[in-house]
Amino acid sequence: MELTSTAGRPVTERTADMWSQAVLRSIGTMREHLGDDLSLRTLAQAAWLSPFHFHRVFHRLTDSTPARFLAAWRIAEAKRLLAYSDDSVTDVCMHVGYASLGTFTSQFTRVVGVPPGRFRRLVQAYADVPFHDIVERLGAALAPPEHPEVTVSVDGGPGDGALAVIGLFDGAIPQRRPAGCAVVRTPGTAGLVIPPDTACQPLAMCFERSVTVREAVAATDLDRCYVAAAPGPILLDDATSPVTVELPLRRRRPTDPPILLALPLLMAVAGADLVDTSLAAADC
DNA sequence: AGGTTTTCTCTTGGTCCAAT
DNA sequence: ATTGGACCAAGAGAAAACCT
Repeated sequence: MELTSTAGRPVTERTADMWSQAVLRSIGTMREHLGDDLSLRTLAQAAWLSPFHFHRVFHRLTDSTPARFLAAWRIAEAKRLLAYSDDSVTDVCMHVGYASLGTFTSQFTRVVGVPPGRFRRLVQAYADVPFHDIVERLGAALAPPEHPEVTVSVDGGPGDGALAVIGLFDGAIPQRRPAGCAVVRTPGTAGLVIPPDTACQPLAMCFERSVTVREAVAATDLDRCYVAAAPGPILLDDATSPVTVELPLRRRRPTDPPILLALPLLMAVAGADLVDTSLAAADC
């Protein structure tokens, strides 16, 4: 990705490197001090930039804003704690930096798809099942659209015919319910439909076959997780559809936002007592 | 008892534009 | 390349009621 200044001009290699270092420092601060007060000002100080400039640099490098990135990491860490520890939901809430259990629960439910307590029961029930199997069940449950508007081509990743989940999200962070989703065996293509007047950014994720459900939902192992993101949102134009999008899978990087949605798990176990059937019957 | 949902208020973040 | 002001939107926190 070529970085540009606020005036739209490409920045020098030295400036780009300085920005990368600054953003990596701030992300390190986020991950090490999730439970602390991490305002924009604090993170900017960690990056050695003014809050204003830090915000812009961060957005250019991560395609997300500092606040959203931090919120995503807090929820991601909460998922990890819920999956691996016996701490109460209240303890987990406090540990990841929320002072209000109400805010934590509503945020968690909004981006992950289920409340924290139900998420824990769900992960515990399927903890050691290969995540690949869950994705396979999801793929079998999804019928390809008759008239796809977007064709997504996925390649790369761990190879060996691994299954990738593709979602149409409202930004660069895979959270909240996607406007559409599909499962594809890599390398391969899938057709998707975009709801009217909706800007969707196609994102894909793929795990190595050895990854279990518990490891996948915690998503802390960068080496065994592959992701791909379209350069930006797709807005359908009647004159040019259908649109083709290439999604080359690569290993996750520290600057990538965490994967928050547990939708593959929720969808694939639809019908199980642990899953709210109205949620499991999501329209994707 | 612990967890979830809802509602309201206030703070902070995000964005645009202009200046240095 | 970097900074700052202004305005608006989104998010956080608190509290209470309800649920499991």
